[in-house]
Amino acid sequence: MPEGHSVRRHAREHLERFGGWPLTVTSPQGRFADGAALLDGRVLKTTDAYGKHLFLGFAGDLWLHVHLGLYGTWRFGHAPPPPARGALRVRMVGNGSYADLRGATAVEVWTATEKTLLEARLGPDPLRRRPASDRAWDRISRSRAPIGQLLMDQAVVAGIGNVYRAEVLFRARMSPYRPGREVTRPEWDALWPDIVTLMKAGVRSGRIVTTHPADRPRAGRVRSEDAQYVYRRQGLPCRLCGTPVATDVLAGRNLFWCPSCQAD
DNA sequence: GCTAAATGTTGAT
DNA sequence: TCAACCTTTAGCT
Repeated sequence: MPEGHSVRRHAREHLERFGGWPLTVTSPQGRFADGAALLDGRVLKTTDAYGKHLFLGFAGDLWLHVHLGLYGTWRFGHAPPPPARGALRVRMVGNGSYADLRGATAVEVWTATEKTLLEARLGPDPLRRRPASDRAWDRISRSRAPIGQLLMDQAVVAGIGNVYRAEVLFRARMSPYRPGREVTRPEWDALWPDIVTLMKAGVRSGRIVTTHPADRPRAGRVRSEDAQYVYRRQGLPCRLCGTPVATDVLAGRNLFWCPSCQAD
């Protein structure tokens, strides 16, 4: 769920359902009681997404900052909401809709200044209007760290997660172990637009589909098991060359790649 | 119906 | 390096 494309969808959905309306904000679980009291009754003015961070802008220059982490989920529906149960961190109700937030890593009320500070320490977000991709290139081209680690670093590129990391490198036929400084400028000039294209497609469809139609075993609607080249396909034959997909742990996360197509 | 693993990050050790 | 967060889903029975 929560790579950058999902967060962008969440921002849009909040704006569509709640934009311009006062919201009832509660924390049935209690862990966000103070923040909920601060926001309760305020009008949602705008929403924003930066990398994997979601911002809901309320009247009075208060921003609800949410990072879902690994487990966090939003659930939307028509009001009235069902009875609250379990660890329901935040419930917002207004304009005939509700939104429930569970399991998030970060939920806090921020000022515009705090929001700006966070954005300053994130790398360019491929989904924003004019991402400064050269800032990412500067970091990558000067680093000895493997490209598979750099792409996951939110200070290098904001919004890429484990699925896009694996898939983007496969599509570039680039080894995840290649040091950043050994990535050439032409390679980067092809890699970045591919990241943008794939993530924008993810925003549109709500899922991560990276395979070309010709590389899928069947035509028609894309099945989940056909949607990716290497992510979680360890041991299965590479869709292009048949070599078993390899797995390892890099940057603390499971990595998947084809040792033949992505030899170096 | 159960179990294991997961798209992520922070903070303690 | 590891635990915590504590939901959802895939895969198996």
